[in-house]
Amino acid sequence: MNPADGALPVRDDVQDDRAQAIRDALHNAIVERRLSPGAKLVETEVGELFDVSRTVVRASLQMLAFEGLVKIERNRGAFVAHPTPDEARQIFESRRVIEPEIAERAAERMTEADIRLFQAHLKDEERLLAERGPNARRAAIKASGDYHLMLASVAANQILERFMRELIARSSLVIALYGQSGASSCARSEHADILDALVARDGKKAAEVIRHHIDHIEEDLDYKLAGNAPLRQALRL
Amino acid sequence: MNPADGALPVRDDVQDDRAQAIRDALHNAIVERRLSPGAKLVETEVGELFDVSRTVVRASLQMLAFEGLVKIERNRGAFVAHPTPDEARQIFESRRVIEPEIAERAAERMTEADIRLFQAHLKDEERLLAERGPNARRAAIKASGDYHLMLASVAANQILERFMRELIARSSLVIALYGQSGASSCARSEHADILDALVARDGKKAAEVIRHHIDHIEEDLDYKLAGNAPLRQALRL
DNA sequence: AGAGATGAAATTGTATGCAATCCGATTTTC
DNA sequence: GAAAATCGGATTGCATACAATTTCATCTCT
Repeated sequence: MNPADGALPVRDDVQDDRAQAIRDALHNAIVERRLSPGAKLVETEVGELFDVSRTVVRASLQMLAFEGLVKIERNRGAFVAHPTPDEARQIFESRRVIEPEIAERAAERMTEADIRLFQAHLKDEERLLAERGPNARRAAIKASGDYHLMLASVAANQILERFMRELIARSSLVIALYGQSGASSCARSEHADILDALVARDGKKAAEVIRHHIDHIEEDLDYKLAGNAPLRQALRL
Repeated sequence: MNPADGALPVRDDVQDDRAQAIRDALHNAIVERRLSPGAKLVETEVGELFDVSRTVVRASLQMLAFEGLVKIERNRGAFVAHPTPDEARQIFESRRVIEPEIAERAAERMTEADIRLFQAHLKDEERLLAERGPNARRAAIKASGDYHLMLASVAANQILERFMRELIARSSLVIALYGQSGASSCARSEHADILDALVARDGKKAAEVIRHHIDHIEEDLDYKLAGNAPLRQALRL
């Protein structure tokens, strides 16, 4: 299993030590909303920050573009993705396809050790939600996503896990743009409900609960909020 | 919809004209089995072939690595992927998760025009299966995969469509490695059965048929065939 | 002869340079 | 005064140069 707190899980094997590291750092920054949708990522800036040449930065940005977290526009540069309402709908539709099945498989494979990890993680989530301040807020957002990734990791299918990693990260962007209540990612008790179903090894129930969970997250969105800044994007095209 | 025969569908938008082109060319070569699993892709060679510098080739190879069609080993280079039996199982499990749902959605959205495209495509598949010779064989393999991609394209979810594109391509690799009978990808009548269900707008049925179809494809595999060449790969590690 | 050491050729990883493109501000024109 | 044109700086796209690493063949020693 994937440590509940740790850095972003590595892709397949170690490939580009440094590019991977930068990718992970940017990935985290985006998921934790320290980088807002639409923000420009200048190659030289990132390069200086990590002390590597543009070549390496470029590789990282391309990776992020593949995950849909960054949009690269030719001759214009890389920007943190700014999902449209339509993309957002597709993201949640995809999650509704994949996550319930992941939950079913997780229910079959859940070990005692996994259960303890999930319980510990739930405690963390609770604690972070109780705290105040932007840092706790960020940590809570990340923890909420990580919960879903833990699920994927128990299901023991690395491909689906990677798909989920992409979908969760992009969901975070969508919520940042279109979430209304602060409570977006935080239907906390539902995470507990999911765990209950898993512990009971009731795959169908787990799938059902997760479907509702996804519904609830999406219900809290308002796609009419044009996202606080399609800025130049909107005016350009 | 995606033309039945055409080049690989573009990713999101036009990004790296040239890198994209090379990616597509290699992708097709792999899917059509003109490049075998394990084959090494030397950057300068590919570069000379397409008349671009290694920089561009590198970008293409990274894209392919993301799709799982190519494996990049640090300081050793890029190789056409050589899926293990375990990866193969994960690929088909993922397809069983995603494709039935895609079929259901496709059943809802299928237009008259789509139906005609599918019928035309089926005719093509039939014709190619009747022909002899390695080129017809290759075309048949590609056409079989394209059928599934057409389905994904009707379902109108670009994310799932991309996931499917990856899974189909990797399936082709798996079949090349572990397929026994030549008939692997060719349970032709099943493609027709799927279309029947779609035309009848019976989503559940379509999902069911496709599940069986995937089962049949996987049943024709023998993971004990260690794949005709883990070559250096096997001896190295 | 076979196991290991040695070195040259091939290949990849990364930095850098240059041309092309884009962006913003100022200037020009009506 | 507003629209258009112009220009300089900034930034990206791509090729290339160089260092690090691997690969493969030859040589050495037992």
